[in-house]
Amino acid sequence: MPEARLDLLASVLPLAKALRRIEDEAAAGHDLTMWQYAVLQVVAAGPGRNQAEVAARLDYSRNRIVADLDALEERGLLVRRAGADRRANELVITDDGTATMGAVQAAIHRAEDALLAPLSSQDRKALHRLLPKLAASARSSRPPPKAD
Amino acid sequence: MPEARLDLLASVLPLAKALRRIEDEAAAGHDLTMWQYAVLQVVAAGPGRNQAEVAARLDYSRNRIVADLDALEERGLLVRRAGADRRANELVITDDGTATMGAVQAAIHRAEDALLAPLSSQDRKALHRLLPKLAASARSSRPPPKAD
DNA sequence: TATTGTTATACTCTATAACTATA
DNA sequence: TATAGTTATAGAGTATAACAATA
Repeated sequence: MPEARLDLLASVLPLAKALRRIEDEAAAGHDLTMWQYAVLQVVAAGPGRNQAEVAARLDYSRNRIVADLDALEERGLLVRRAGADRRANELVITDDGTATMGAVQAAIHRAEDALLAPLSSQDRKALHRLLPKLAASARSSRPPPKAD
Repeated sequence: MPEARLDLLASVLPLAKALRRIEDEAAAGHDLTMWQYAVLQVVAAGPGRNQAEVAARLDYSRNRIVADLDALEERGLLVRRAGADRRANELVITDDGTATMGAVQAAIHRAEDALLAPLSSQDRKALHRLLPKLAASARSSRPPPKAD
């Protein structure tokens, strides 16, 4: 008989938990939460986006991002800039923010490398190629976001 | 310069969410929660285990499993059997439980196949081989479980 | 009328503690 | 003294609703 097939979630959930812990600890090392670090990343990659856009890119909520932005702005890691549309805030990362974000990311990548250490170099390359592909498929299967 | 390296969580989190939704919906189709289905799976794979052992295998909690077992037992999908150690309950799945579990699992595998459809057959095989490996590494990096 | 940012509220999930009965 | 099961409580995380300002 065929070998029992494992639900993918049985593998992906422990993996997601481990990666979540890696990001939590790396961010906490710089007095950030995982979400605050994620916001810094998105703003660094595309300066000038407004709060709703950043939240949407993270599959986060435009409500909860407010407090995170308050904290980041107070620490001088990014700024809310007034733009043409005076309802929206253009988000821009500061030099301090870029430096902090880079330090957290470096710590994350080191921990990820340790997690992938048991795999062969080929397998690691395959994962770094396949996971983003799968994520794209997962995102396209996502239900339409609700009102908020 | 080297291509920007994506945090693994940026790929794994959307994937985990999609898989979680797949399991939630498949289980709900048989009036189960995802955790109730997971419990059925573990009990089916190893009959006679007690509640704490099953919870530990799922990285679940021995507290929350109680209500799930109440529901499963009331529906006749498994039974709590008395064993030698009269503190512990030996868990055994029933025929009905096996059938229900199999139906949910079949639905999950169909939905997983749809999610993996954009990938080549080779890539799919690579994933089914690599993800369990990675999960093992993730589990071994897990912090020691606390009191409860 | 719709959208952005914001705040407040409610709900779900999870973590922690404590009790009992057995060992 | 420690463990299995159970229950109750508190907390974190998330979802939903409503509002003012602007388009």
